[in-house]
Amino acid sequence: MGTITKALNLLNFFSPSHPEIGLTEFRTLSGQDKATVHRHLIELASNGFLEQNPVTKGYRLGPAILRLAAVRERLFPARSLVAPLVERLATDLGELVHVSLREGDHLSPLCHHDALIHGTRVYFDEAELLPLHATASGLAMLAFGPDHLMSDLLADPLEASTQYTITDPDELKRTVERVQVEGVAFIDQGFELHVSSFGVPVFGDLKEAVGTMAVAVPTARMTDELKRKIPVALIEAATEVTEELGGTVPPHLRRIWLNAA
Amino acid sequence: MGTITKALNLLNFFSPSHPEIGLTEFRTLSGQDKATVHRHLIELASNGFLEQNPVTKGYRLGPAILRLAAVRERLFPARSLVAPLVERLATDLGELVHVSLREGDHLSPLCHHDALIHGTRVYFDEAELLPLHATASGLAMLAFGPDHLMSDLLADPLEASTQYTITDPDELKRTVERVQVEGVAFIDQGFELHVSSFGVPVFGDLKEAVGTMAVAVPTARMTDELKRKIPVALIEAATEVTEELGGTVPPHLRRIWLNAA
DNA sequence: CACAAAGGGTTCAAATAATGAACCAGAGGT
DNA sequence: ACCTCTGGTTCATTATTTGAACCCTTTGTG
Repeated sequence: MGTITKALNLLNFFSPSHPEIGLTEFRTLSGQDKATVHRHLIELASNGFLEQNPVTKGYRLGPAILRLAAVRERLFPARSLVAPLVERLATDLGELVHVSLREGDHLSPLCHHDALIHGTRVYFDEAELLPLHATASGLAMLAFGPDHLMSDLLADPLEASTQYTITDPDELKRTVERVQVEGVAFIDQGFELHVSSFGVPVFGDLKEAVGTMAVAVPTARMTDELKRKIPVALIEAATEVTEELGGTVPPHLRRIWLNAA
Repeated sequence: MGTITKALNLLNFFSPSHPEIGLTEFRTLSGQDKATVHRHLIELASNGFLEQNPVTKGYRLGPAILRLAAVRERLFPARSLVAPLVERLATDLGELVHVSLREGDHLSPLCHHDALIHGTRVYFDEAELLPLHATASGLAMLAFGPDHLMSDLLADPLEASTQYTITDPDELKRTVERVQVEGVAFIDQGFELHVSSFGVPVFGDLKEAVGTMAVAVPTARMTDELKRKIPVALIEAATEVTEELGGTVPPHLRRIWLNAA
């Protein structure tokens, strides 16, 4: 692992529930030497990717990230285009909807919305990267994203997030093949206990899926009616998202989706 | 300069007018060896900070930046809080207003708004870092930000953006001292020709200024009336911005501002 | 009040990882 | 068929990163 990766990984430890991190905590989180972490933090901070709270000495994400995000949004305004569609679908279904983009061999949440009309709801952390083999989004990406994802993923043993996570390579392959045929992925409690979800791919200017759209529902609330409604609604919404991103749904998937609707 | 800084600097070459950059172009922009640049690009991409267009082979900013920006906004929602205030002031004055945050020894635009009611207008690039000695924002930051900024800045010769840029250290010191007394910075064509601007500091949870708010006006349109109106309006708006950021204006500056209004 | 504990930060020899000149490969262009 | 411009790779050399040990300050405690 190169120096750059080590440093950038430090940024991944931040999350809404973990906004400020101190040197010692970084050391335990990253497992690297204190001096190493410190120099990385200093360098990230001097580039504006972090800033230090002079009172607590803790580090938090810096303004450079906002600046770059503004540039990225300007030339590829995914978030602002997609957010309204996510919100509408979440309101229609009354459940949590999220769109994520592929980031290497994970999925990175782009935006999400929860209707908040129920007492129980799915917790969704926008800072957390989603694994490909444990989430419905991930299966959709494996099924319709770049081919190398599956082989890269199987290079290491599959990590179990819950007791229901698919960890057998052959089972994963079979599941992904079924997703390719059905056009929609479904996973029951593969990533979080008591959460079931549907996922479909969304496409950018390439042939392969660039991201996914998914609905996550507390398993207790997943009725047969929802199981019928969600895939149909997802397919429709994902088609719109794909259009907003300036992409096209591949013809063979479009046929599958038409039959499903 | 460490490896991390070299890699992160590559990200700074992106701008709305320059959304995708190839290997060779990166080489000339950064002045580093092709192999070095390439390895850095690969590593940035594998962390999601860049993504490669498989058709053109060019690189563009990646989804990781959006994810981190979402986290940062969640716990320090500067942009979403400040944007409405910027928009209101821009509409009131009919001129371009921007808020920037300090990023090392530069200012990083956070958000801006232009009333767009005039034929001529100031061009403002959100991707461009603002120098401290050439902009009104920068003077405000030098005057009310951390003390070390001035000495760090004077370590190297001052670069001239235009023929009017202050490049003499003593003149800069005198100018900044005047800003500290008056509470508002003014610069005439110091950064861009035919653009004059006023700047004031905004404060976060620290004693020192964390950013600035500024109004930029085409010099030809800078009437005496505007020169009276802008500082008063800026002071009022910057006070609000400071409150939104959870900060407080230092007492001595508050007194100066009260007299000015 | 002394003292321990814990967090942030620094040092410098040792070792690892970054570097860059040279090289390869493919896509246009002439 | 040849040139050239692009992206990408190799490997010995070199310089940068590394980490155990150390220092400083704050905080809590007998």
